[in-house]
Amino acid sequence: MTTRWLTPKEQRAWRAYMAATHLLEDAIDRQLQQDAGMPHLYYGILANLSEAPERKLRMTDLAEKSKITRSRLTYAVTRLEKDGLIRREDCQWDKRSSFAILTDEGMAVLERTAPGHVETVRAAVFDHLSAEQVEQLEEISSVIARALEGDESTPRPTADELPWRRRSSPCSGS
Amino acid sequence: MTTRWLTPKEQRAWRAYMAATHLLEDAIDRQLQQDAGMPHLYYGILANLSEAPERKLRMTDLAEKSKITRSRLTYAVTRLEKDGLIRREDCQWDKRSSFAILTDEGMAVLERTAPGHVETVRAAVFDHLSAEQVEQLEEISSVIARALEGDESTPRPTADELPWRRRSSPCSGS
DNA sequence: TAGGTTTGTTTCAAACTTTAACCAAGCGTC
DNA sequence: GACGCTTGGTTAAAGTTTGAAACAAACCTA
Repeated sequence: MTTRWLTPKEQRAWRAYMAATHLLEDAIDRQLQQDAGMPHLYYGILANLSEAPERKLRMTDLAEKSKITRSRLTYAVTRLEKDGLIRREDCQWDKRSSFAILTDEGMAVLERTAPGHVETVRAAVFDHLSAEQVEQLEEISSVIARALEGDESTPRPTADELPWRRRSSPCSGS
Repeated sequence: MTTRWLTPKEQRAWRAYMAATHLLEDAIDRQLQQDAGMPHLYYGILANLSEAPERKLRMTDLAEKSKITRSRLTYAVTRLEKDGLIRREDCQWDKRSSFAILTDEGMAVLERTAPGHVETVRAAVFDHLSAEQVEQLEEISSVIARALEGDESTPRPTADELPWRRRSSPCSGS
């Protein structure tokens, strides 16, 4: 089959999208590095933990929520543990598992830095979008995410990395 | 001033957007690593070169086009040079400058892998969007990019890294 | 319940990014 | 024409990410 190249319109959209995501991620990383001493990804890990019951999640679940590989998470948690923002705890029920838990200090850092982060996102994105555009952005993003999550044609690192592999943790929750 | 938190709608949009960009970048990286043996960024560097007159660009200009730091580019070009896809050449007029030039082999790699790349982008994005949504995406992305490019409140690494610092190269072109 | 498989996590090496110097060449000026 | 500032590019060290093992616990199943 001959290649279905992008139309000029699609190309413009694609380039604009690439530029925007690139600049945005850079800006957020800079802001968080400055104010919280960590990159966006690490901030997201803390944020994910903060929303979990007991601020506590199995490594695998946390990796899934943060949409990163487990190995990357291991490194990140090790670092954040050194900083005192997270601590680990073994799982009683499943000896293979271990929890990552947001410490009080971690929560404090999050609370202290959240306003600045939100302000950055607002200034970069939502202050410039109409209500309709916010909805459009959600719709478009959801479609793309769904397409990628449900797609197995693109080979993933390992089978258990797949986002649609929804399993409740054997020993999560209180 | 009290923090202007995100509304639920904005939050949904933000999360969807983050998930989409993350999954998308991952998928593209995997596909290109598989088929072209390099990450998206490196592919982009080659692509930028391929569009330049004589497939040739000063390092600084290439960094600017690729929206990365010069140091990052130095590393990337060194790697791509090892692979034989790029070669360097000194600038006659300005002894400080050096060019990065896409070799024939580099061009061949690009031509061989472009269809697969486009197909990935299509399958992940444009196959699922209506014509209106493509326009919306471009509009939204452009707004965000413009906001970030014109914004100096977020401190950048160094002044000469700023995207709006448009200068024509002293010795570019033929 | 022994054997093989799956699951949860970590480890390791190689690749990549960042940050802060560093160096040399141009530029301005006194 | 020497001083200082800017520009183009690289380097070095520390930090991060990746991808492929390695490992141990849990789960089959015959």
